[in-house]
Amino acid sequence: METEDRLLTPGEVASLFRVDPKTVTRWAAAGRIGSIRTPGGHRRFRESEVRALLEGDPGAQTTFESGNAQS
Amino acid sequence: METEDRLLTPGEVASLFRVDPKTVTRWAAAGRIGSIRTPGGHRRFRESEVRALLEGDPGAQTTFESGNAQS
DNA sequence: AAAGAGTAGGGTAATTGGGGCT
DNA sequence: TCTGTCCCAATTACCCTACTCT
Repeated sequence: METEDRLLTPGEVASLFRVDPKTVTRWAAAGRIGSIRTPGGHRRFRESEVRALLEGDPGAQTTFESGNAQS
Repeated sequence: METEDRLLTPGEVASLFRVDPKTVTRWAAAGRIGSIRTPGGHRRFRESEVRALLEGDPGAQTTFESGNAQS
């Protein structure tokens, strides 16, 4: 269920992942992350998708988390 | 609400622990430390978790606090 | 219209991932 | 069992200039 369609800039996503903005652009170019293009050619990313990617690596996490709300 | 932890690179964590970056990677692979993967496959670590481990705080979720000292 | 910040694009060096071995 | 070092392939970071957005 889509909650928000908030769009993030490459710089925002880069800060979230602790990577270079260029790297985020590369992800979009490689189709690893959905991106929306402005008429000027700049990219925007959906926060919901970025959040999902930031959740981490299921299967290598520490212990069991408390029952948290599902996405 | 998740805390916006700063993410650290394997090299940074390795410097903090005075070990080889490869060792940090193995900790993550073994599930002994939480890790977040970038779409490219590289790992990022939460500074808060790393700090907790550095302080030797058993309160952290490591599930590995045994006095099992043997080779 | 002008200026500043951010972004796109290309190219090159450094880091990282994975497996195997000492 | 755990860590460090070797290999190679992939990913990422920093350099530059030009264009876009506010």
